Amino acid sequence: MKSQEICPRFEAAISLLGQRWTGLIIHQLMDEPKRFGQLTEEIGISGRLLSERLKNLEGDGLVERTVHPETPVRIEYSLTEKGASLQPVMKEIERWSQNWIEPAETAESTS
Amino acid sequence: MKSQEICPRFEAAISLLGQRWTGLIIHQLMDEPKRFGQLTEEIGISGRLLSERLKNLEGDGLVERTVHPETPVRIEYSLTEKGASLQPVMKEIERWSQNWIEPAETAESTS
DNA sequence: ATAATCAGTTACAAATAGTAAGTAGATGGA
DNA sequence: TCCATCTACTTACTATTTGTAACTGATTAT
Repeated sequence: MKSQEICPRFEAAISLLGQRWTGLIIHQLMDEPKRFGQLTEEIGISGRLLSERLKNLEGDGLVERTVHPETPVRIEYSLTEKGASLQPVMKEIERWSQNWIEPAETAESTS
Repeated sequence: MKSQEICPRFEAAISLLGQRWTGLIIHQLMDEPKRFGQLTEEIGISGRLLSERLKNLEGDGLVERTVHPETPVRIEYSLTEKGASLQPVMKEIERWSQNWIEPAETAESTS
């Protein structure tokens, strides 16, 4: 008997969000464009990985990179329409976490 | 100036879902309890990782393990209330993937 | 005895992530 | 002119996580 197949689109979406940092990056870009340094500080990700993730997200059409040729150079990352359309997903994760994550399950409570 | 902090509960939720396989496992358990072998087949995960993930999910209170002492032994994994409450999140991911993932972005289109 | 079934576990190789130092391009000061 | 500064990355290296495939243990049918 054939086993229940998983919808390939859902799988693709999960393989985006189910990768470390990706969800947080999208979440941090939800409200406003941000700069590279800003993202590393807020998220606590290394430059190496942030750079890699942003390239992937750009490649997937979720994030847009804008160069402002000021001095020193300013580069802003923002969500495309496709990226911004993840807002309901983010909102549901937020809602769930408010209802079901106890303070004790939190990273900072580990310290 | 202090940078925008990320809500620790949201971070905890994302560190659950933002781990490989976890989202898929929860998704596959959404409709009905399933057995170990069934999950490996449907998801395409190895026994080593499935075992590890299920232990974590049990530890986080999302999944419940039930032993049926038949022969051969049958063990069922099901979602707890906490796990099942992720349904709206899953539904939103599904919705998003239907609207925004093109067939070309799909894993099977790579073959 | 032997084999079969299920639910894992083990040992090891391959891929990915984390860390810290370094590079590049533009400008401004000594 | 030379050095320092500011961002936005890269590079080299180590540590952790993942993937693969073979193996174990308990139970029962042949």
